[in-house]
Amino acid sequence: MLPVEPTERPPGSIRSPRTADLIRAAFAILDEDGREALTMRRLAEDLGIRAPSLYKHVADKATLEAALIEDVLLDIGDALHAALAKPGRHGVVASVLRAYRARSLEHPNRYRLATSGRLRRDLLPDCLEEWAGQPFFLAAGDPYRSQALWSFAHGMVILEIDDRYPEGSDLDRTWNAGATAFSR
Amino acid sequence: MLPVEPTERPPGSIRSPRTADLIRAAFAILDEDGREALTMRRLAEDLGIRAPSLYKHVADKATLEAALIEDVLLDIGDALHAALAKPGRHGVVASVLRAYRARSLEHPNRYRLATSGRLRRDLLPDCLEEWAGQPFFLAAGDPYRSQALWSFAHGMVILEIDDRYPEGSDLDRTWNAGATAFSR
DNA sequence: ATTATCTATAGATCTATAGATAATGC
DNA sequence: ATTATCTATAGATCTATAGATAATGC
Repeated sequence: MLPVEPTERPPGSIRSPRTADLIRAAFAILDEDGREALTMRRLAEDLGIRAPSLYKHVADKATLEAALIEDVLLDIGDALHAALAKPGRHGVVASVLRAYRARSLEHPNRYRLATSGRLRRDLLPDCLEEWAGQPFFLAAGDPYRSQALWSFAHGMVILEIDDRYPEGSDLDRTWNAGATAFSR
Repeated sequence: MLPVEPTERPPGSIRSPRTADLIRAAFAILDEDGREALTMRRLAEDLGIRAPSLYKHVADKATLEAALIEDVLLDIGDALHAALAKPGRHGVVASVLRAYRARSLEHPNRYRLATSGRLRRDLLPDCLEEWAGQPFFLAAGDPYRSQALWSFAHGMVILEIDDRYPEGSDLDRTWNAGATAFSR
């Protein structure tokens, strides 16, 4: 996610209906049982077919995962762009942060898949990351504050997903503290 | 890492010399080839013994990983406490951030192991996370700004390690933007 | 005696390819 | 004809336990 110059929303990849089925089933596994549970065998099983049959629809596992990541980034990007377009009374930074938090935590395992570890950029549409991260740039004003803001938001979300905050933390207030720091 | 009330540095766990060998070898694998490369088989191979022999020194793999994580958190905590004790002319927030960044990036794979995914707290010394994160609290002034600051720092480090920033990013400036936001 | 290591083995998984067969669309 | 699926199979890995043997320290 680099928010440098205005970018168009990349069109979603075109997929056959059957491939769309695979991706739906893969999201279901991911959402319920996490990234490690998403194996080609398990996916085939859930679809009621044999694992080798999957390879007629999808080149390999990395390609399948890239398709999932593409959908996740488009989804989060849409939420961020919407939040940017209609900020509430707390300002555009707070609005974008709120949208990021809400959309990311809606599907924690999708977020983790899309944002943790190395990314196979060669399997993703061009400019997808840039487009998705752009609202941070438009909210923060300059590229450095923008990256810092995004880093803060990512840190908050991933630490919450990974259950790293101590018990009894009041994360609403922590988000506000960050929004305040970056708002002035 | 919750920085609420003053905590003592937990003493490092006591280990037999042979167990210390295992841990050293495990760090070597981790540093060179990453988390997935750290298997009991590979560890045994590097030590010139058979895999089952490891289980006479270490209960299981989770316990071994917890020992590594313990060492990493103690190491980072030491760096942060030292930075807090002698801040430079840019203030205590900048000093703690600088130390966090430097120490974390020294061993990226150790950082990832210690901070990504779920944590087996039952295998870690009490208060270790609290103690390690305390400098953020002392630097930031209140618990919310403290957690926000830590989240920012973690986001910066993990995104850099995972190579998520766009090419040509000037991360020094991004760190400064964050330090400035949280310094006032 | 005690510690370290060994062999043998249980019990689970993975991804992916090759080539054959069944089902559907023109 | 074309698409979807199947069987058979290659080729790799994992963690961990049980019980036997070799090496070291008193």
